[in-house]
Amino acid sequence: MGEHKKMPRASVLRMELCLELLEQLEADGSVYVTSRQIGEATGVSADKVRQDFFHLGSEGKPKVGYEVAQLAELIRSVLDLKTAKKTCLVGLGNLGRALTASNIWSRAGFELAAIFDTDPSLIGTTTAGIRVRNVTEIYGVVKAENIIAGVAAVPASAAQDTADLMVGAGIRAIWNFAPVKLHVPEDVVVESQSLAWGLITLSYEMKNNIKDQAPERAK
Amino acid sequence: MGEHKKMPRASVLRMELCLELLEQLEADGSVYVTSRQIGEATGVSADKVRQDFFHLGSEGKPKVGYEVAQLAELIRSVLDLKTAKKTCLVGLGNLGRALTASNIWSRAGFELAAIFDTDPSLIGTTTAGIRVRNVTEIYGVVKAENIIAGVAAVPASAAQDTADLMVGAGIRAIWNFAPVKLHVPEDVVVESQSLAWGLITLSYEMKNNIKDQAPERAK
DNA sequence: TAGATTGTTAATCGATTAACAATC
DNA sequence: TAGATTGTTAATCGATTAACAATC
Repeated sequence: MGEHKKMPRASVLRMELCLELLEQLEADGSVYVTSRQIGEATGVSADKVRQDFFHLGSEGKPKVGYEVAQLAELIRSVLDLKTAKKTCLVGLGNLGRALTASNIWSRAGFELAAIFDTDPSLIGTTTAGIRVRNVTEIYGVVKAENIIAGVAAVPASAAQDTADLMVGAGIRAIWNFAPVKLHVPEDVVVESQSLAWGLITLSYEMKNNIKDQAPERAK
Repeated sequence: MGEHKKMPRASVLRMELCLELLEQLEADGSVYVTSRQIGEATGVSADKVRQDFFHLGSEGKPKVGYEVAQLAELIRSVLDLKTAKKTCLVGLGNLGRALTASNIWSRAGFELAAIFDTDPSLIGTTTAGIRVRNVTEIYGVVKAENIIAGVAAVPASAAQDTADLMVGAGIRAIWNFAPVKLHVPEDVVVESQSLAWGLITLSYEMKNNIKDQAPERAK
């Protein structure tokens, strides 16, 4: 048992994959799982799985493995998924609409509490049970509703302005989908995840994959 | 000048941010840009920028910087964005629809050539000028149209089956949005990018941000 | 020339991998 | 006990940071 200080970013990603698996196992009624089984299912070496759990403060039993429900709970706790976090979305384009319809929010403890846009034809309409407001109202709404996180699903050209509005309103965490670096005060957290990045990465990998065939030999 | 062998994953991400900036500068009519300017705009140290360009085989001029258009072209070439890549989408849910409406495809050299789903009410309809087909037709269509890449925008429970269908049809690269590890032959490239991951990462960062205030001192 | 910026090597840092003693 | 699996330390690897000579 060790108390974790700060997980590497890559480790957080692995924890998400792992949690997804654990929830499946929970649903299937499994009670224990070993690091090797987790590794095989998530495409990670068993060594790394144990190393990750070590940082988390693991609770496995030699020869038996980890208790599925307990481990899932530990991960949820470390990732802070159970703390309620009120959130607003700015930008109800195609991506924004997909996000509002998604079921990812509650699983991570987020609650979508407000939606903003600048398009007059959208303002006043209702999406996912939430009335779309003019982005100029963001300050008042964020304060009144105690919103602490914001999603920026706007074009790259509008991303920094949107971030400034959010920060001005007191938002402490921004999930940004524009492929730009946002400049914010250092006490504001930004998580950027542009869709284009995945596609471009795929392009690069496709080009390099052919060469990897001969030289590299997977064990 | 050095010939690059294989860029680290993080470097690919930086190159995308950089390319986005360079295209803005191109539009603004800038001719040269320095590593320091790029660093400031993309939130990366100038040292790292130069190190990245070194791996790419840079072509900057001391005291002047890098030629914007030339550098942009180099990055597009290294990321292979100019090679045409025919692509199919499986899963026309909210995310799938957002992807079809997106403008990211052509910029990275991808062409969306086919859409598949299993929902009878969707099959036969048209989205983004493409007729939605039953996923059972994937083999024939991929062969006939010479499709080499596939996007899996399906629920986690269907992701592996979808990947198997794609691989069976001869697809060599998969952009996966389900939060699961796909098991594919080693000559098939998978790029996974679940939306939930970003949100969960944000949750973790929010929790840890408060503690980081005092101890860490940004320069 | 003096100054600024690049190209490239070296040093540092952190993450991954390997190893193995402890445990059930 | 023997065997399997964990917890934890050590070794390796790769990426980041720092430094600085070369260049315009």
